[in-house]
Amino acid sequence: MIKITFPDLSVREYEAGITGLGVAESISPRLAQDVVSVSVNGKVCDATLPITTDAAIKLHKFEDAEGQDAFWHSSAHLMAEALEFFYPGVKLGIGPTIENGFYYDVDLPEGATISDADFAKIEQKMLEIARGKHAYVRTEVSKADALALFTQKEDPYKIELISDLTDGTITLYTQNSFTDLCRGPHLPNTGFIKAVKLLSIAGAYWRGNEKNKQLTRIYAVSFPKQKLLAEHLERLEEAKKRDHRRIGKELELFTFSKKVGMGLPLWLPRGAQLRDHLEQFLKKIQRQHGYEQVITPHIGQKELYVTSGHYAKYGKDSFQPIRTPDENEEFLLKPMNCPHHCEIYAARPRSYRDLPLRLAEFGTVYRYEQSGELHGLTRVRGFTQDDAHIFCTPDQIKDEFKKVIDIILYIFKVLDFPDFVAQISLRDQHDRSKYIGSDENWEKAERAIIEATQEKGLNTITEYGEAAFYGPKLDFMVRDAIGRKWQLGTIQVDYNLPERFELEYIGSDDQRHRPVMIHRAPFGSMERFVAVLIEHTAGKFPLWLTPDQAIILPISEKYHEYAEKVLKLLNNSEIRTLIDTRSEKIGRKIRDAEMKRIPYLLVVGEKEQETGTIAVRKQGEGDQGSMMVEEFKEHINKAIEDLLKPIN
RNA sequence: GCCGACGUAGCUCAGAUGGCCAGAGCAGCUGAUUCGUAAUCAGCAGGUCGCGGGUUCGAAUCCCGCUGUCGGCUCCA
Repeated sequence: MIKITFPDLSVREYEAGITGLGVAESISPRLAQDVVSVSVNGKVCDATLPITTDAAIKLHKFEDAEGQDAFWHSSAHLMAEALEFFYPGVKLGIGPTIENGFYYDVDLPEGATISDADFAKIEQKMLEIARGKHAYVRTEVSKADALALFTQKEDPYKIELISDLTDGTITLYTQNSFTDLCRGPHLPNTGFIKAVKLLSIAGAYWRGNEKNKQLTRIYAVSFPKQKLLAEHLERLEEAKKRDHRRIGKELELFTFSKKVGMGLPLWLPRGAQLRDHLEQFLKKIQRQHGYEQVITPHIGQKELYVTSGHYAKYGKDSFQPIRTPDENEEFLLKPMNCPHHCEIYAARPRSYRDLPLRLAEFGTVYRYEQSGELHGLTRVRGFTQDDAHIFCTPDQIKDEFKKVIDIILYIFKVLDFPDFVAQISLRDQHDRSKYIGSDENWEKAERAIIEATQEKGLNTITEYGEAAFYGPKLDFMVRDAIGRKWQLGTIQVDYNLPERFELEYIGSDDQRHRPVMIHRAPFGSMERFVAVLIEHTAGKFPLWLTPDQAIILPISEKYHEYAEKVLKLLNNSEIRTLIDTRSEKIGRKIRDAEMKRIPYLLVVGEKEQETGTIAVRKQGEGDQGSMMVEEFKEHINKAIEDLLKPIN
C-alpha cells in the first residue's frame, strides 16, 4: 500500500500502481470523467500513469492550466492523425499547446495544399476518431529505436528533434493509428475531446528561423463540451468589436490612405484631440520631473547615423537616403531621436552640475517596417515617440531609472491600465555578435536595470535575446483586444551612444568623464498607446465625450423660457448648448446629426417645467431619469473630470 | 519579405454554376413631418465592381501579375 496526499493535505491509502484516474474513481465516478492529467509530486503526468510510491498528487481538470495543456496537446496529436489521413506522407514538425488552443506545424506532401475550405472535413475526421475513445498509450523507447521509427516515416523534423534529445528520456505516444514523439502528458483517451475548431492557417519557419523551410501551421482549439467552444468563439467575436481599427473608424479618430502610403496614419480631428490630451498630460508630468522639451528636425545627415551605428545596422533595410542637388549630400529620415539629442548635449561643454540632463521631445520618426508587419496603429511606418533622453553620471543611473519607472507606473495607474507585464530584455546568452559595445558596459547596464526594478519591487519577467543592439531594456507590455502583446513604455540604458558621439562632462575632480544615456518613452509611441488605450477603454470610458459636446434641447418653443433658465443655471462654459426651437429653424436634422456624437441629451418639457428638473438621456445608456439642474451639473462635471483625468 | 484568406457606393454587406443598363440598408442631399427622443415619410444623388493584363461573342464573376487589407511566421533601432 502507498500513501497518497491530496492538496488539502488529507491522505488516503491505495494499492501501489494505482493511477491518477484510479484515485479519481475512488473519490467519485463523475470526477474520474473530468480528470485529464495529474501532478505527482509537482510533476504533471498522464492520469493513467501508475503511481508506485507514496506521493502528493493533484488531479487536473480541463479548467486547470495543466489540464488544458494536456487537453490541447492531445488534440494536436488528434489533428495530426486526421492530417495524415487526408495528406498521406505529411511530415510533422511540432504541435504544442498555446495560450488559446494549439497548433501543428506540418510539411505537406509535394503539391498538396490546405486552405480553410478543408477545415470542416478535418474537424469531422478528428471528432470521428475522438469518438472511438482511443487511449493515448505512452511508450519509452531508446534513441536508436526512435530514430529508426521516424527514419522509416521519412520525417526529417522529428529526426532532428530526436537527435537533440538524450537517450533514455524519449517517449512516444500512440492513439488509434497515430504515433508521435512526445514528452506528454496526454489525456487518458480521445473521447474527452468533444468539440474542435480549426481557426487559421499560416506559414511558420521551422524552428523559427527565417533561413529554414517554411512549414504550414494550422491553428485550432478544442473543448470537452460543445458549449465551451461556442462561448470561446463568442468571446473572440466580442473582442473584435473592441479592435482599435474598428473603433478608430467608427469614432473617426484616424484613417489610412493608400495614396499617402501604407503604415502612415492620418489623425482625424477627434483623434488628434485625444492624442493632444495625452501629450499635454505627459508634458505636464515631465515638467514636474525636471524634463526640458526640445525640438529637432525630421531628417539628419547620413553621417549622423554612421556615427550612431544605426546606419551599419539598419541602413539597407530603411527608407533610403534623400538626395539633394549636391551630389555629396545624403540625408536620412530620422528613425529615432537619440542622435539629434546627443548633438544637443554636445552643443556646449557640460559640467557634472548640469546632470542629469533630461531632454524630451515628441519626435516623429520613420521606420521601414516589412510590409507584412503593419498593423493598424500598433505597427506603423511613421510614428511619434514620447521620447526623452537622460544624460547622467554612472552613479545616477539607478536613481534616474527608478524615477522613470515611477512615471510609467503613474501613467498606467491614472489611465487605469489593467494588467501589464514588466519585461527585462537582456542579451542573448549565447550569440553576442549582434550587439555593439563592451561586455563590461553591458554588464553594468544590465545590473543597473535589474537592481532598479528590484528596488522598486516591480514584478518582472526576464527575456534573453530581446535587448536592443546597443543596450538592455525594461519594457512594459500590454495586451490588445485579441490578446496580442505590445510593448508600450520602454526604458533603456545606453553606454554606446555617448561613446560614439564622444559626449563628455567635467566632473567635480576637474577631469573629463563620459556620461551615460537613458532612453525612455512611457507611452512608447502615441500611435500604439492610443490604439491600446482605445481597446482597453472601449465601452467604459467616454473617449469621445469632449467638454464642448453636451446639448440642451427644449422640446418646443413653449418651454423655451424654462430652458433658458436651465441654461443659465447650468452656466457651464464647458458645455456647449444648442437650443432647438422651431423658431430658430434648427430642427430635427441638427438633432439627429448631433445625436450620434453628443453624449448627453437634455430634454426640457412640460413635465420638467412643472417639477423644476431636466430629463437626461445618455448616449448608449438610455434615460438617466429626471434630475435637478444642479444634480445634472454635478453629473456632467464628473463625466468631464473623468475625461480630463489624464490631463490633470 | 514568407504562408493563407480577402478587396463590390463614405460605412456594413447581397450579387450559385460568367449574360438584361451592378443591388440593399445606414450615412449624404432636397422636401415634408415636430414626433419624450438611435433609426418618421417621400424623392435625389452616389460605384473605373482595388489596379493592369489575358481567356471569352460576353467577366464584378475564370486565369496571370501588381497593390492594399486581414490572420500568422520572421522582424521590431
